[in-house]
Amino acid sequence: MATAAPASLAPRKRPRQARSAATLDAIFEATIQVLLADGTRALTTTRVAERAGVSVGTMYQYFPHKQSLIFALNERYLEVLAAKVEATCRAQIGKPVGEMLAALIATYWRAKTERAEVTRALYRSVVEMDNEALVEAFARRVDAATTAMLESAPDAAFANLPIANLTLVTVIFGTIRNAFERNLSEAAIEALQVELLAMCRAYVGLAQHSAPGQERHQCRHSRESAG
Amino acid sequence: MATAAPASLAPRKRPRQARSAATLDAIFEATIQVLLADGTRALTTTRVAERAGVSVGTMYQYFPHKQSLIFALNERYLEVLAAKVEATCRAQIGKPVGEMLAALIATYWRAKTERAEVTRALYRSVVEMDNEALVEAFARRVDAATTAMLESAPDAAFANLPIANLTLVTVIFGTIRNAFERNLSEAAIEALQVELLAMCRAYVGLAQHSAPGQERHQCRHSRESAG
DNA sequence: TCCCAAACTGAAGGATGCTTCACATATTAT
DNA sequence: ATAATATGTGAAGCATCCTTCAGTTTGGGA
Repeated sequence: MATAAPASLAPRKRPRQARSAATLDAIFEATIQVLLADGTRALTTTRVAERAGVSVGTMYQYFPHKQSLIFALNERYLEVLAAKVEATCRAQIGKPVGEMLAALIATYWRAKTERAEVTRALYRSVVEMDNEALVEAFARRVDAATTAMLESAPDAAFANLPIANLTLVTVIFGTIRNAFERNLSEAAIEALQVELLAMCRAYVGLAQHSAPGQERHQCRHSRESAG
Repeated sequence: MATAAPASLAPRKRPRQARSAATLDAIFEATIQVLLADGTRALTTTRVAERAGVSVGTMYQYFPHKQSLIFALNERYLEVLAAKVEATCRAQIGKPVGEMLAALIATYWRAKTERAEVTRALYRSVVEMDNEALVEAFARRVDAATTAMLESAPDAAFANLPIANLTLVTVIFGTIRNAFERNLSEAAIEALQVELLAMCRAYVGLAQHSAPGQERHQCRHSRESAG
């Protein structure tokens, strides 16, 4: 992400040899592992270092303190996520609005599903630092991308694009997050994804194929978007 | 909440004199205050006790450990929230589905707004313990209440009520949570609430008054629900 | 009034965690 | 081969924090 981290949170140095790049990856991965296995409370520098197979001192060569590590981890994750959303939106420019919505939902949903545990781990890690700026930057990127996409739709009339955009983004992201924080069955998750799309379609004025909760056909476009 | 806390998290004793009841309240309030003012990392037993005007020892007469305190706090909050949702649902039995949705959204939104800082504080506190069981119990209560409400609607045909219900609850709660975690302007929040209702209405097959993002009239029912 | 139980106190014990730094090892360039 | 730089080590210092408990104060019934 272009977001320069505030000085206090910035990493200490970047790897110059292949060796240290691997170390850094190991540290990030270990952080996620510890978070997953033992939760936030057990996320100690010692444990992370141990799991990464390095000494604590090594960690402190890259990060001035624990918060900095967590910050970098979240930054990394949001960067990837934002890039995915942007790619999807770019690919959907000029398409019918129904396809746009299907693609956006599919992309975000898949990103959360691919490594659902990682997503949860990161949500938990957030408490260890002030991520407001990070989230804000992410939101702005997504906002710009979806706005550009939606306003290119040939078949939709948005009386107030900024509001409609804010609504769609908030609903889609909020719903998906909520879905993953509850322990829903695979079937429920699947159904929810379909229904969410139906809801968004109805919102932008596309007629529904059937009554709410009805069996629906998975839109073929929903697998098209970029990864 | 009827949810008996697991033995390890249960409080140590209940107050018998008026004095100790006041102390307990002070402890809860102080916990929220500290959470708000200094964040999760500063939530120490010493600080809470200090803010509550009692000694640490007093806290430990009521709670076997810190987690137990946080647990009780969340339990309290979710109990109130669940009760509000249940009251609203009960009051809407037999009403048109559009009114139901408006009332549900209004109730939940207001509950989050009333003491928005408290809501945020509690979201942050969650990391300190395993709240899965608590959230699960809350979800089940809400689920039962909304299901009963929706199936009594005279003007809606739900092909699959459980799915439609899950969708509506997940979307509404997820959206509201998401809206409050971002720093949105007062105006944006207001607009979002209106749009969310429009979206839910569209989902259940009610025609929209206008195009997405259009200026809408606040439904008069949205202020009716129980508190 | 007297007494017992409830409520409260807060210094101290014990544990854990973050971070540093003097030193060791590995890699690259000359 | 040697110097210079990059990378890695881990015991120890320092700071907190959680929790206990022996003793004090308060409230209410007999």
